[in-house]
Amino acid sequence: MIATNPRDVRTQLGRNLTHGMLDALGRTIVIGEYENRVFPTEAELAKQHGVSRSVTREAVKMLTAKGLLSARPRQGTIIQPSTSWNLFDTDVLRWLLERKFSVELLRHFNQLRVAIEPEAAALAAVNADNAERKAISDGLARMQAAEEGMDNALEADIAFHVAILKASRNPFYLQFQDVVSTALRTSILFTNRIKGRSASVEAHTAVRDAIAKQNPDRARTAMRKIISDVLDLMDTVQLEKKSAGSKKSAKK
Amino acid sequence: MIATNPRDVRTQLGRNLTHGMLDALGRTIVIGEYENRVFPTEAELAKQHGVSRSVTREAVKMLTAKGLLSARPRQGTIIQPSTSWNLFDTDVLRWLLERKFSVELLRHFNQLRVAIEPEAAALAAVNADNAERKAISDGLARMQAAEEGMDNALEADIAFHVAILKASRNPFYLQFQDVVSTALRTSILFTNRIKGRSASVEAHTAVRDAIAKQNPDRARTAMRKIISDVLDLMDTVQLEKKSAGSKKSAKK
DNA sequence: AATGTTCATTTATACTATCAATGAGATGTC
DNA sequence: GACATCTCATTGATAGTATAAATGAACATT
Repeated sequence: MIATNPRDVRTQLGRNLTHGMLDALGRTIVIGEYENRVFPTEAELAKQHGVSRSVTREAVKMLTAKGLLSARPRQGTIIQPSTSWNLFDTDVLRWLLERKFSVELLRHFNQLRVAIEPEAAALAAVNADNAERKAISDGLARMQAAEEGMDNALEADIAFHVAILKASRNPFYLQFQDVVSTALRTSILFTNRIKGRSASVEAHTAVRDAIAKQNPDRARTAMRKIISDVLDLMDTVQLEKKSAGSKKSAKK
Repeated sequence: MIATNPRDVRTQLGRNLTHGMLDALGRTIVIGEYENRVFPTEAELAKQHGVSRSVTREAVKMLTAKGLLSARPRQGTIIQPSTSWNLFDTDVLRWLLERKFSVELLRHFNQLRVAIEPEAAALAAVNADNAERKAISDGLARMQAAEEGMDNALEADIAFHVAILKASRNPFYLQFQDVVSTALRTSILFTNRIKGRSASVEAHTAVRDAIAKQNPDRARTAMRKIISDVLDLMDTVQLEKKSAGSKKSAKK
């Protein structure tokens, strides 16, 4: 069924067979391809993908490292419940998005952002040095330039938010760069169609200014506003869909 | 120097040689053992640990999956900058804590908690079902029991906070169970020595009640208070240490 | 009947030997 | 000195074989 030959695996994604197989397997697992089917044994996997068992073993080991699989003699290799997947792993995140687009997932993304980024902004207000403040201002400048078509709005937005994460000077916050980037990239598929121009340059300016003035509380609330607006927008759209155009959804 | 024989690796940690080596290597990398030394080649690693090259390769692949290593032909295996380590990986987290105890790390932990947990509480207030609310209440009850020596205060505390993460019904928040647990376990080494009894059962009760009444805003602020109190405590202690007992540190 | 015990079987685990591909650095050539 | 070429250490990949661990069934024991 899923028969693949080595050349496919090689070209698909990855500098070598193992990475190619990692990607292929990871994707099919996350998609749920094996949901009601037993996961193959090492030997079968190797045969299916046309690679040696060592390559297979290494790919499987990488997937267990990311929490997707576990292997035990006699029992075979089995898929772990999705609760034990490491969702902050770049690969897992990518696979998650490659399956059908899900508003639910996007909402979860933003529910996370609304926790992380306001606090990151507050930390940045306290901890940022001049270079980091400049990086934030540069991001903002790019957003303004994008308003007049001089720059890419999405990339500018990402640059701004990532700069703040970096300025927080907390290694854990740095880890969210991927999540935030992908969340923004995905949001645009959904958000901009509705709101025409995401804009909200003023809101971003408020964050920058608060950080410049080293005011953590103002930075936090300003950032919170940006993201909770997105969340509210998602909720209203969701409601509209539910009431199927018959009744107007109340609540602003 | 680091010469190990297979039997050590086996017994150290892990159901098999690969996992044993994963743990041994991971630990030494995170400790910084190779900071100013070139990382050995596959062949050398295998010889040093007294295992075959395949085992070594699998361990290395797992470490690359966690972001600690990268390997390229001719160049060899090299340690990635710590910024690309996956800090939310259980193993990485454990290795991080096994090296010398660091107040800095503990502060970073709690700076993360102060972002996550209040928002998790708010989500729980909206999303929790009866079973989840009961789990939260049970955690609180255990904390009260612990007050009178009828239960383990630390485990009760962890149960309470984890129950809230679960009740948030957001898969990303679930991922923080490990972080929160280890943060609490580590905190106690530092916090309880100072404050006698951590207690603050009332503060936890406030969170529980807000969630029971499905009031997200109150839940958020109540939870925020719990954690920011810990952070404040850490800051004052830090200040006291700096002023070396000469001047009293002001500020409550 | 309930409870250990042995044993066969399946599957991951581990080792060895061997060859291919790669690419950084040394070497040579113009 | 710039550019091509060679070298070879190192990862990448395969094949074959042997071992160890987990499971369940058959069997023996109480």
